[in-house]
Amino acid sequence: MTLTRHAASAISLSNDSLDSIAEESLLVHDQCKLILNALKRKVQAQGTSTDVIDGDLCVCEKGTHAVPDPCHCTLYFQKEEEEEGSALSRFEKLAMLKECIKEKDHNRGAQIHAEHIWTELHDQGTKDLLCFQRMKSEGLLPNLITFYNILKACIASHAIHSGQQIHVELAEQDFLEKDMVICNAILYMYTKFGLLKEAQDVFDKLPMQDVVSWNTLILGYAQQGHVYEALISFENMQHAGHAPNAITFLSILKACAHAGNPKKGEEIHTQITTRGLFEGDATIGSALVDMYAKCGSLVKAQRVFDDILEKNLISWTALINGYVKHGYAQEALGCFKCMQLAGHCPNTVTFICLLKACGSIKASNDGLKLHSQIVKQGSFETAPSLGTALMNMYFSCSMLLDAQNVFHQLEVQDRISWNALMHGYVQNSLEEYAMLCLEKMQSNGFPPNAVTFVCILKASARLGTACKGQQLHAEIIKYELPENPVIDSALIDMYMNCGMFAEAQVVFDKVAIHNTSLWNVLIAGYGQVGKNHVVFGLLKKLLDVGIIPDQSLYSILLNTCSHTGLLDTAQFYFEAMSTNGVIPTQEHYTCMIDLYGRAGLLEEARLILENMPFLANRLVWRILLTASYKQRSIDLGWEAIEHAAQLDKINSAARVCIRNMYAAIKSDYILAGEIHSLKDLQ
DNA sequence: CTAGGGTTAG
Repeated sequence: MTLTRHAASAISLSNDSLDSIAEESLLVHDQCKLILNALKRKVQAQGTSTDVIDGDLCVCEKGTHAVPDPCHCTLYFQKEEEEEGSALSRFEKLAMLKECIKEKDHNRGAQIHAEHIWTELHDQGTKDLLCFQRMKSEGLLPNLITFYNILKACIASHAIHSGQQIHVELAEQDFLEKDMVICNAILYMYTKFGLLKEAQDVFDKLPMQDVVSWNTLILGYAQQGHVYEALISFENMQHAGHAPNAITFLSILKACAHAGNPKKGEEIHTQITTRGLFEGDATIGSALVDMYAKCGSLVKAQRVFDDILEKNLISWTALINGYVKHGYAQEALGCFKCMQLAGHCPNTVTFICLLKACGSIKASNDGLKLHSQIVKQGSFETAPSLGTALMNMYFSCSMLLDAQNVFHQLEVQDRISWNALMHGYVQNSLEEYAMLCLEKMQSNGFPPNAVTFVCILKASARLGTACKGQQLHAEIIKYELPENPVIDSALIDMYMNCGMFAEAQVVFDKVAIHNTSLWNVLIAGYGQVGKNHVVFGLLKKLLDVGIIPDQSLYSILLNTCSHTGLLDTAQFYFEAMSTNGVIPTQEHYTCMIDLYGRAGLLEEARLILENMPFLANRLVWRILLTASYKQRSIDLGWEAIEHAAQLDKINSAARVCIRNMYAAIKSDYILAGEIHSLKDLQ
């Protein structure tokens, strides 16, 4: 808004006054600067033209993601000299944009904008697009090839409206009856726009379906994560008498990867092998690696990977990503070393996966090395997402200054990078910084989105400032974001943390469909403050509506029991878990050990520890140590100390804690008249 | 004509 005020006055101003506007306004951010510079060029070139400047200002003012990004307004100016031969002039486009703004037609506005950007990127295609319009205006009939090229242009520029118009034209002229290629191109276009309902409709109405049509449809479903539809279409394809080919399998593997369950994927793998479609091929092989990796079957992923005859960068990245996603960061980094030895150079995607690995295990040295490699390779400029990945890595390693530096050096600070900055602050318990960040982001012209709100609500929940939280709630309503269970659960969490149970309940009640995590966050809130009767009441309701408790609900229940020492109840739920096929995690076991320990049942606690399928970590031994100390159980205490000390070669803070414990126990030893050698632990 | 790996949230 500030920009509009300043720039509005720029209409009749000269070059010098534009300079002074820029200097005068502290709030002129980078994008505004770009526009002011563009205005300056305009002034230099041909004096002021209110028409053009006015048009661009409208664009700036509405600079949300739906309507053209102000940053790109400059393109209109830059393109001016080069664009003489075009059918649609810059002025016409601006007039169209103005029209869109007046009509509040965001879609059309975005489309014109997209087409314009696409013009920048796909020169040949642009000429097609413009030729097409000129041809029509001159009464020439476009042929199939023209239509095909124009559809490609629409896809590249995400021009949904134009694409639909072409579809109508093609149908009217009976082209769809004549040519499968154009039919499949239309189908492909709808899947690329994410309009799967329309795609299915087009598919159903095709005069006939060939293998390409089926593949296109299946891929469309697979890419958007509609696993069920993809699998059904795969079945139907075969019922219709079409043999799946390699491309079909690539698509269906993608769907299986989305499903997260390797069972179906294994079946597909068998089919691929039977048909002789793999045999060391890198493309199918990489898709198989990706599927197994995403489903958590890392051993199988590695096995398929080993069978690929000529591994390429994509095969390596798929494997690395699998390790990273399932918490094997060290393996991922090892894999990267092998990849480089094999002579492959990482690209943006590989870097993003690796940075995530470094962040997850706080491997700051590896992270720094990657950063310099990125700079050396010059990959930074070509991919803004690398900047976000770097920020995340630094924030995860608590290297705030480095993270901030990356942010400030970004060429384009978009909403994603602002969100990443905010998330980093929340991650590092700098809630106030996150709040400031929100203000700055907004004053820089980026309205918050769902991710922003989830993040900032978390900060607000931690601060426990009810007033701020309610203000945020009002703002969320104001922005009319689409319904989002993640926001709802963040809101409930925030209200619960502020002790505003009624407000939390109101949010909960307003949601039409309650998913498991919404129930969980509500129940967890009551559990935290020890309102056990509410917790178990809600649990009953949840079971009544047919929700099946998941791992996190069980840990909420066990924690609730743990807070209030309800050992029997906890025991009941702990056993219920396995009966209901929910696998206990380390957290569940830890909770049980804590409960037994605090009840003074050291033998039972120890039994759980010995039988759990994990190696006991520091936390568990420390819990046991505390319990042993309280019970004055010297033998178990010793065992706990020794184990804890062994595990504590890295963290000095924990070591101090253990020493204190040891000192406490030691006095008991002396009292008991026992003398032990404690040298190892000193 | 359809093709393999990825950026911000619970």
